Amino acid sequence: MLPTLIALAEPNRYRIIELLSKGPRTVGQIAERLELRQPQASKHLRVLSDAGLVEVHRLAQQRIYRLRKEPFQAFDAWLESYRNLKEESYDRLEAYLQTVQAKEKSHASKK
Amino acid sequence: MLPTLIALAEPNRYRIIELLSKGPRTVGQIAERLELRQPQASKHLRVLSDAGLVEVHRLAQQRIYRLRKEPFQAFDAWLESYRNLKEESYDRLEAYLQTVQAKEKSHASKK
DNA sequence: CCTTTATATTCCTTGACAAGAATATTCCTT
DNA sequence: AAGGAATATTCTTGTCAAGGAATATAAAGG
Repeated sequence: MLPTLIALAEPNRYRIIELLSKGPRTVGQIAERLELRQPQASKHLRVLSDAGLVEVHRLAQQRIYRLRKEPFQAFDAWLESYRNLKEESYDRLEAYLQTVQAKEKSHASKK
Repeated sequence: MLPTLIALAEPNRYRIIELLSKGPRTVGQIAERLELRQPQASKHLRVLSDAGLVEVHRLAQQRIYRLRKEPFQAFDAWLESYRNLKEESYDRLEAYLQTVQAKEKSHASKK
């Protein structure tokens, strides 16, 4: 998940992903639409590709980029852990925190 | 969405979020569990707080941090745009790309 | 082949930001 | 009030990555 997040957490790459969500595009189209210089577009696309967020297809001299589904599915799965965040009131937390503390101690793993 | 991504896209902050998904923790607990120095823990927590990912509650000298739900709900909503990625076969893309190209031209906005 | 079109890569510079160390702040206890 | 515990802030330094400019590679057409 982290690698995906890191790849996404850059304004221009984020914009590229948004654009590609509307459908595949060539490098030239991406650069033009987002007003990026071609080399920067290519470089960002490489990062996205390395992170597995997009895939390429060659068509003559053009390279068609499009989103891959898997990373977004993984994202969705990752969100599961955050869908049931409890909103316990804070006055009960003191005791809870002590419990946590105790567990940590007993686990007492690393140095 | 970008600010959230940026806040998350750092290894230690990501770990903090994972830890907090199990329940609220004090700064000390977080630092100990993740083997971070206290100041770095505080600094990361500030970034997460500024991004709206966590909220704080004071209990004596302690600060209890916990996840906020909203950012994750927003995340979920954002994913909607990526849940129905079409897997059109590439041989039909050429024509499609030209269509896109044409639209861009007609929109012909900036400079 | 040579030229043009489309894209990728390399090198360089600069800015942002994370860690470390030291210090400040806050609040409890006695 | 003083000391100690928990957390926050400041300052400095080193690293990394994004952008710019130039160049390289790939493919098509004449």
